[in-house]
Amino acid sequence: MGRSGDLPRGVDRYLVKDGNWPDDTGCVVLHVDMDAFYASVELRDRPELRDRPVIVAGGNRGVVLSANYPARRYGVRSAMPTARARLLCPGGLFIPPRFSSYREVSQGVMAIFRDITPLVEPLSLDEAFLDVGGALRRLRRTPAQIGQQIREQVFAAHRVTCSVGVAPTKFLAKLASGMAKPDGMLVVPRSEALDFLHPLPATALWGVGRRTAEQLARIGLDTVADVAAAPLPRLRRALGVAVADQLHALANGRDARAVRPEVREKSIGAEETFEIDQHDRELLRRELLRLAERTTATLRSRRLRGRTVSIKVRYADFRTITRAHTLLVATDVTTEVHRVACQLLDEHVPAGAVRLIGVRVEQLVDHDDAGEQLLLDEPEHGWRDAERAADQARTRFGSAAVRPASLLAAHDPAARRGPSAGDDLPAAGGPPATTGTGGPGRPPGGRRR
DNA sequence: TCTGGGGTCCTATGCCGT
DNA sequence: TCTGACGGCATAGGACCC
Repeated sequence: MGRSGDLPRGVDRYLVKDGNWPDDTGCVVLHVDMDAFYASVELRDRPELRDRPVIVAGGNRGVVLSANYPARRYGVRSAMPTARARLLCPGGLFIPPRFSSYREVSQGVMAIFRDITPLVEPLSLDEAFLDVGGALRRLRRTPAQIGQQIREQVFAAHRVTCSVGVAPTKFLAKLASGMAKPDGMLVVPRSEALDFLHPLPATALWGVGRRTAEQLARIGLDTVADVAAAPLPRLRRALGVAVADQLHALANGRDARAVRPEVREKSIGAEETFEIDQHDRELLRRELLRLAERTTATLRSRRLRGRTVSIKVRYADFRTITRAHTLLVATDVTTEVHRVACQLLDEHVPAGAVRLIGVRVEQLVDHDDAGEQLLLDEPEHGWRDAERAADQARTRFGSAAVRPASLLAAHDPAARRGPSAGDDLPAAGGPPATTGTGGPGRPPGGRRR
């Protein structure tokens, strides 16, 4: 979203300036967004770099995760390929991400929010919605005053700035915080929601990316006002019912979504892009083990299990396929997830140069609700107990403390080595049958387009 | 320009049981 | 017994978000 430097016309009257702001009555939703978060955390620890362009980015084939404002002046943006950022800003300082630091700061910031209201819905490490409706009387403050208080407390405690949107709905609050950046606050009065919204480009609507914007432009809809005024049947024909209905509602200022403090994950996974495209199936299977290990460790730490195991393969030409298989019983066991992942790879993924591979577990259930179906689940117990012990060891001694044997000689994802006995492990501990709910005669991934 | 890694949601389609 | 309609589930892929 835009910054205060290039705000849409007329919007600056909603910005908080010199301690003044528009009427914030009923604007109980706050969206707090950290400014250039990863880069800000890096600069906090190295303040001498503050005026230099600083870019937090992944490896050679990665993208920009965060860029400070001096770097943005060169046209560097997040999600831009690192290679392009280097061309645009050859003098920039490129730093690999340190997620543990960002997570630590994030936890501190979220704790500040939760001191103000229990209704905090984190969206990612660097942003959250707050519903301050219940806190107004207790704190004897208006929503905008609470927003100011948050900005001051976050900076005092963590030396990073954030921007705040104050509005009657989530969507408006999120738009507002984006326009308040950097280090600002913007209030959208309840009575002026449509005045604020309608002049904006249609891409300001939540859910309108490049493709949808193209579709909208094709039927002559360029602004939020255009979408709001469009006949719903026409919109539905162009975009499908669900998307059309949502955009139409948002464009007309309707957004009934509440701030939900506890949103349960629907899937958990891990994926990795190789430095060099890989053909070697043995190596791919080993990588699947590493990813299955990461995925199930997360599942176990959150006391979840999942029934559907899916793998994702992206070829060198960026064509991406996914293949999935549903188990009879939900699992959080590495060897089981790895066995299914390998089966999917072997039986449903054509050979080729592979750029990225991933593992994901879906249809999650709580550990306690997973149903200990003794007969089917029994063979897993040995593995699960061993993996829990390994989780504990990793918690105490670090992630490298305990590794599957087949990964010991293969820390580098692009490393090559001969076949390993470790790759046969999964079959030993898996459940007796691998039939999905689709039935025996129905191979997973049977459907192709 | 050459595209990460973590996710969510929606749609189309095939299969199965009724 | 065969067949078609239909709903529900599983799967694959696309678009989107941060």
